[in-house]
Amino acid sequence: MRLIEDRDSSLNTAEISAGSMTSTKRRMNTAERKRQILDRAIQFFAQHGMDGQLRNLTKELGVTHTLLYHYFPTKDALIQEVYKEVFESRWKPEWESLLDDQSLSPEEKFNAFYLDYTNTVLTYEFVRILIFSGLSDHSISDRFFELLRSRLLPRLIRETRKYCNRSTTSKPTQRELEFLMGLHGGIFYIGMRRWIYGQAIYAAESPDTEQEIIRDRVESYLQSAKSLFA
Amino acid sequence: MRLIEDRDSSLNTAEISAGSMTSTKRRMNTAERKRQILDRAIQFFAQHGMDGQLRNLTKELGVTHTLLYHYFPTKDALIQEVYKEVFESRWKPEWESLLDDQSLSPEEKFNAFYLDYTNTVLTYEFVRILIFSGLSDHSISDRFFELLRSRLLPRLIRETRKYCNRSTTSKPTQRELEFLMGLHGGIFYIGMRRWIYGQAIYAAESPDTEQEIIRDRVESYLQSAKSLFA
DNA sequence: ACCATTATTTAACTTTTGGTCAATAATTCC
DNA sequence: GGAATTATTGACCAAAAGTTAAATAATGGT
Repeated sequence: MRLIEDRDSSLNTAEISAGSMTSTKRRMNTAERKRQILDRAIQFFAQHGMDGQLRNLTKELGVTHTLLYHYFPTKDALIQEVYKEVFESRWKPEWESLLDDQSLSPEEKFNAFYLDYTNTVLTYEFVRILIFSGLSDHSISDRFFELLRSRLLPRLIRETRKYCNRSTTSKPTQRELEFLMGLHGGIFYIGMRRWIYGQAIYAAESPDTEQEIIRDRVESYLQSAKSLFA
Repeated sequence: MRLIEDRDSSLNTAEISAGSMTSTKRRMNTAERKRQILDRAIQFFAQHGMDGQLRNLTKELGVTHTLLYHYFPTKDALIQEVYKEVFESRWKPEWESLLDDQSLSPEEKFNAFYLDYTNTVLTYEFVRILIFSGLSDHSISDRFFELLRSRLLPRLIRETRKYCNRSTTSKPTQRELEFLMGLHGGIFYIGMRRWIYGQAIYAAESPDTEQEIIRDRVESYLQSAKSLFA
């Protein structure tokens, strides 16, 4: 009953494109195929978790699962590359320069940063894979938080202090950091609701609803920082 | 090599209590054992996810994995009971009466509510199982959010408006709700950091650090609501 | 003390799943 | 056009993991 592997979807993506595309090639070159597998793996593992079965992953690609072993020595090796791809390739160094930009006000920086952060980090793949990895092994999600902790939080605290006309020399206090984490966590929670709990927050609405929401929260954060840390 | 199931831990918990306790019973009555299994299952699945193996779960109990089938028809049935136990039995109706209490100010209510909410909901088992279930199947976590949405959010919005001296008759706007979700998500994020990412936020510190953090955020939320929705 | 009950184990079955390896077929090079 | 290369597959393995059924042994009632 299961002796023969079903490979029904062998001619799904290609075949149709009669003349224009690269088309109908049954055999891809190494780099191209590896890229294709990795991309699909990110999507696949984000959906099913790292316990997802290789046979199901390759079925989506129209190949047998054994082909994976031609490109990755083991399932875990593939997963490690997925982690690397998702966590490291999405970090934008521009965030740091944005927050260091002398020509912008703290408020402008916060808004610009969190708007972009939301769009690049709070994606389906990122949020879910971050959480999947956190649930099973801190060591992976730690790498991301380390970036956050060392590159972003100090700058955000500094801008907060500038907004409050306070000295930016001393080390951030725990209370300041926790107050900032309130803002940060509240924004991350948007991604949680959307990609973990499947809630359709302001989906069909105007696209700048999100911008309004973030503006509200940023303004609230900065305004309150002023009175809390006076 | 693995033909014989290792049952080394057969005499771990009992045996020592020589005379005083119920002690050394190898055979438990149905209700007691079922309760014991369920409790352990909650802890176990919270740690390993619903993919955790029954053989490992029962090993912790010092029984063979087949004993489970004497109490639960299938693994999924056990998991369903775990869900029910965690999500439904932890909901406190007192929250609603607290928020309806006429003798408390909005600020007092917010603080009291979120402090208690944090302690009862933001536990290891709850946070992880909620997220495990959300990652695999929305229908389960939906049940919890439905409680939140219908029982708590309207009351919290009402108290927010009272704090701002606004009319509490009209339906909450999306903007109001989203601003509240900023506070709520920021607080839930405390549990995320602690139980998903394994961060030791103010662990060894004074126990009222958490209280201070929540107070800061609640005050910030209410204060800002005043100026945002004026 | 004996019998009926039932909690618990033993052994076995089945499906799932990561992984191996030799065979096949498409591509490239000369 | 043929040989060498290599992308891809098919058959298979072994261990993991849910499930079942019969055997065993502790318990409770009379």
